[in-house]
Amino acid sequence: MMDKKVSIKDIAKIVGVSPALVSMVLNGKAEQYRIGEEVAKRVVETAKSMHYAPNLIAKNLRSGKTQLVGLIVTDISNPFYSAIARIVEDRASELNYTVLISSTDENLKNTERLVDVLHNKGVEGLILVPCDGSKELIQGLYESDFPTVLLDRYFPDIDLSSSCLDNYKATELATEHLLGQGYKNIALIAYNTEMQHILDRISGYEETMKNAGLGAYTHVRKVDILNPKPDIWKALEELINKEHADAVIFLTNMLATNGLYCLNEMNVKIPEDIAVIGFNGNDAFNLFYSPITYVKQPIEQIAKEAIDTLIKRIKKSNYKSKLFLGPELVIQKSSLRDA
Amino acid sequence: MMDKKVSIKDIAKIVGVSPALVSMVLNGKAEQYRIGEEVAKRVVETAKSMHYAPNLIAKNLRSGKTQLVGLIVTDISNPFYSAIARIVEDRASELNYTVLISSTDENLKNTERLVDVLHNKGVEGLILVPCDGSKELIQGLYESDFPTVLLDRYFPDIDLSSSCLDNYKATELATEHLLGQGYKNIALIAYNTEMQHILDRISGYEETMKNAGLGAYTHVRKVDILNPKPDIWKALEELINKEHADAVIFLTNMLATNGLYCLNEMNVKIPEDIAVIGFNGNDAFNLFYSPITYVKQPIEQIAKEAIDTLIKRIKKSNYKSKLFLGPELVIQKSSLRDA
DNA sequence: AACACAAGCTAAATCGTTTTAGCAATTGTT
DNA sequence: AACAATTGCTAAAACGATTTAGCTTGTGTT
Repeated sequence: MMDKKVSIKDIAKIVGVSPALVSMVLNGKAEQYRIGEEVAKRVVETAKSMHYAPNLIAKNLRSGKTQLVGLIVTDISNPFYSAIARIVEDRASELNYTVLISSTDENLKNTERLVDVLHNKGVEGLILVPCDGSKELIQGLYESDFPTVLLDRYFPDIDLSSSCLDNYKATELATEHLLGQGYKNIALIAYNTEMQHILDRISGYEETMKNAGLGAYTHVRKVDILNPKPDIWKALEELINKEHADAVIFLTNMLATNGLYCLNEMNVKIPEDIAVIGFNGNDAFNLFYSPITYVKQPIEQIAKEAIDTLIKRIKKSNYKSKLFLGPELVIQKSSLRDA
Repeated sequence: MMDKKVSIKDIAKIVGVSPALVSMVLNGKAEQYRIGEEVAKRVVETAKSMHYAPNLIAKNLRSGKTQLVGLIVTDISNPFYSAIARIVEDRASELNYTVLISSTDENLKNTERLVDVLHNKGVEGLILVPCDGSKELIQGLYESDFPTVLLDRYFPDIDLSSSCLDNYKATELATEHLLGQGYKNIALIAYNTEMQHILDRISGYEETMKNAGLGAYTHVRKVDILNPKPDIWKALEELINKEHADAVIFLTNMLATNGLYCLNEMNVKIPEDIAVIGFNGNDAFNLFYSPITYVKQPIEQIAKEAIDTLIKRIKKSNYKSKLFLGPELVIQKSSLRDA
């Protein structure tokens, strides 16, 4: 099982043929190259008995193909991205590709470096969660025509394939649900960023509020992405005490989790004092004393479409696919009026 | 940035020297091979201006080294392992290695297949979380002398490097803490498995109980590893209603999380009705209405030692290191008598 | 009998590096 | 002046696979 040394030459020597013939047979091209049945059979058997396994490095060098793809996320230890990674990895494996995973920590320099590093390692394509400020880098990737699929986040004016949530719909769903429960003074906690998916989520909320004639009750607070807790604390305090908000939507899982820590420490009761909606369910939401309503992303679909799109693009240079997949609202006690 | 076509030959042609010379210079061996300073400088400059990046595939083929290592965990979407993966990945990157990650789902056949697949992809070593029943496979790995480091789990009679928690100490800490709080009828929820790390955790608890003269109050329940919830429910019901347990230790994060779901559904109050200790902290524990005391593993250290040990072993064939790293008890409300 | 053609194989180039052996020109030694 | 040693470079092999061109046989056709 563990030899790793037997090459095509060794087989050739033993069977008494040329390495070329062995290669042909082992690649199923015996007929095409009119190899005698007898000889072909002996080659196959010898290969098996010697536990031959092709040297993929050599294969790659010759073919120029590495069967490698890169997955660049912000942090693989973030459960959202590790769930994505798991699915991408499984699907890639089925398609005979290997995934190289890296984390950027939302940092542009890191992202640039990782794109270079992965490119250097010979990946044939990239699935990428672009960080704030990476537009030029992504534009460059687009112009270089390197197979790239954006995941979770996208740029509306860069014509690259992408696999994302329908972010507008997500907050629309959340806001409508809160309105339906009779909440009016609904606040939103967002990141302080130009990233389009966040802007879309904000729009979904703002438009829905406006359409309900509650434009005056719109409160959007933006907090620092790398160290959100202090900002969240301050925002919540103001929203609750000064603005008398009766509900709050957190735009990401990280924001919601930090928000719950704050609300607990502030001794604010959910949903009695304020209703809460989060993003991306997890055990913490479900086990909370008042289980948290959340927007559920179709993670499996997002991941699968990303890798499938990438592979199609690698194989067919003009393939493109821009997906905005539908969210679902998982309603729990944290957003119900008379729970 | 995105060219990928310029080779050592191209540089050689432009500078007007041989490819060999270019290789020597670019590998910092100019002095060693007595290359003229003038020429060397021109080579370096030309390489830079052409954005030369070495073809790693070719390099690997030539050197027989792939700079690849495998990381086989049970599930990369499990936060414990994704945290490990993040650290391994970062450290490996520093050491100029690339990590290939796979998930076994606690399944032996998968594990065997993945070991083969990764081996085939040319990894120079493996970090591996062995699943139940994998002893023969691991023994085979040991005998083949393939660089392997076991992570999180180990086999006492296989002389392989490993980086694990001090499991006995972990439950000893937990049990002593509960005893110190005056709890006597302490139960344990474990997996139904032969895996040594679980057996060690059970021993830590049993011995501590025995030493306290409470051998008679020892309750160990073993549940199915793949679908634990029904077993946990039944065990908890019995422990609480029939055995009048006043505390319960869950041996893993998955067990604790499932246990909390059960206790919530059963309307059992923590710690009033029963005290709880879990394994591996997370937001769900901290945000719980009564924050959960847990055994904290030194994840960073475990991961870092695993990859460092592997790389040392790859470079030095007789290197070996068996680590059992110290746990820490994070005490929260769920295990305090008079909270 | 002469030639075409198919069958069954091999030699050699190639992918991009690294490294060994060795060549030519210059300098140093006596 | 003859020879040795040093300097600065190149040619070629090697890693393990794939593929193209081409070489022998043998068979069939006329």
